Parts: sequence; structure tokens; C-alpha cells
Amino acid sequence: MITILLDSPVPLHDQLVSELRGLIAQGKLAVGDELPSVRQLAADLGINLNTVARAYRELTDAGLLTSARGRGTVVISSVEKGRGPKSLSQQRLESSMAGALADAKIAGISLEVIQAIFKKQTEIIWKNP
Amino acid sequence: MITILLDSPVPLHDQLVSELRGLIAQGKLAVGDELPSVRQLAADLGINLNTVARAYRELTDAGLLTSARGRGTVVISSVEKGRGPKSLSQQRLESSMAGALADAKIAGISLEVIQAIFKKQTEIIWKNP
DNA sequence: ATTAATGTATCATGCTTTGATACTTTGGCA
DNA sequence: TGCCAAAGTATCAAAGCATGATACATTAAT
Repeated sequence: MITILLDSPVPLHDQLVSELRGLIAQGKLAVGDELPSVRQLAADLGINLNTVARAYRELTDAGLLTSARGRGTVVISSVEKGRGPKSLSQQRLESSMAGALADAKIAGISLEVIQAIFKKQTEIIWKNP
Repeated sequence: MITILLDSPVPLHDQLVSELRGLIAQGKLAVGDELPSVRQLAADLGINLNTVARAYRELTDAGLLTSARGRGTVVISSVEKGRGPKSLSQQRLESSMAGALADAKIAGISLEVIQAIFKKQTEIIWKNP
């Protein structure tokens, strides 16, 4: 359900936070759902328990989760504490993405090719040395 | 022209590489264009010269730039080493896509969110002609 | 009460980035 | 031709940070 890249420049706990935020935002993790224990998730991902704990703590600080010793970690909200619905950079991404796709459609590029290009570019930008 | 975020989890040299890749892919930096000196750009961005030098070196290794002592750094290619040519419209799509993704990465938007935005935009554009 | 399972805290270690500084090469100009 | 400024490169140190091993504290179930 959750995947992380061990050889990414972005720290593991940051990846985890992003992943979990995404799952919560998408509703795949609903309010009231219990997350796997830090040891469980750490074992699943092959990383240290502290790294998972740190991600949980950051999301707890953000107001999305609640944690307690002996009881586990639970989703308590799907909205960030004190944050707007969308970041400015995200809106900008939507705009530029929409523009690029509209142009591509007019140029007659097939959806399959577009998806392939998107995939390749993300790979280049994310995984290059 | 180039902006970086000092408080991003992404390393400065990685941000620089992404930015420069984006500019080259978009054609804002054309083949033959000379880049600012490592000292100049470092001063402009308020970072260390080594950081700029490292970004230049990585792009040199990727086959996009060439550097020489005393002469500076110049764009020699707009395509990554080991990639073939494409149709014109596809190249344009690749360019704008690369630019958008590079910006998104620097902004710290997670890959999952980016993919969600891409999916949503394609649905919108292909559904409503 | 015991025990297993949970999150939390502490500390060490190692990697990586970043920076300060010096070296080397090139090209222009007196 | 010789000097000098400007370019990239190399070296080394310092700092930060992520990651991990381990121990502690708390809860709930038996």
C-alpha cells in the first residue's frame, strides 16, 4: 500500500509523510482508521522504527493523526492544521500541466504517448543521479 | 531566472540541477548559451560556489553542458545522454512537462500528488473537447 | 498481575551537504 | 610576451541530518 524509494534524495520520513498525506487526502485512509504500528510498518518497508515514528509524529503535529503509547496511531482528521486547501505551487502545477496537456491534445498526440512521456519525465527528474 | 528554496528537504545542488534541466528542456537555455560562472550564480543565489559547481558537473556528466577552466560553462545539448529524437510536438510536450515537473519537485510536491494532478487534468481535457 | 504490544526517548554513527580556501587553466590586454 | 583577472577544479573541514540500535514508558488484554 505504501511504497518508498530507498535511494531517493528525499529523506525516508519525508517520503512517508507525503505518502500518508496522499492516502489520507484520497480517503484511502479515513478518519478513525488505525495505522500499522511503527514496528509493523517499519518491518514492512524494511526501515527503522524511528523513521516511521518520526513520520507519525510530524503528522500528529500537523493535526492529522493522534498517537498514544500502548494504543497505537489513528487518523483523526483529513485536513491540515491551519493550511489552505491547496498550496500555491500546487495550483501552479495544475495550470502548467493543463496547458501542456491541452497543447498536446491539439497537436494530435495520443493519450498513450502523453502518459508515456509523463512517466518518463517523472523518472528522469526524480531518479537521475 | 533561477530560484531555489533554502529550507527545502531537497539538497540545493539537486534543486539547481532540476531547475537547469527544466530551463534547457524548455529552450530557455539554448545550445550554445553560456551559463553564469559558478561564482556569479552562487553569489546571486546566496549559496556556496561549490554547490553550483556540483550542479554543473552533474549536468556535464549527463551530457548537457561542457565546462572548462578559464572559459566557462556552455550548453551543448538539450537531450539527455542516450535518448533519441522525437517528433516536434512531442519534444514540445516533453519540454513543458519537464519544466512543470522540475518546478513541482522543487516545491516539494510529492510524486503521488503530482500523479493525481496529471490524472485529473487528462480526464478533464479529454472529456471536454 | 503479568505480559505483550504500543509509542517515546536517548544516544551513537555515518553519510551528505555545504562551505572556506587554495590550485589550475584560460584569455585578454598593457 | 608577461601579467592578471576570471573561469572551473580540487581538497579538506565542519555541520547537519537521517538513520539505526537500544532502552524506557504506557496501555490493554488475559
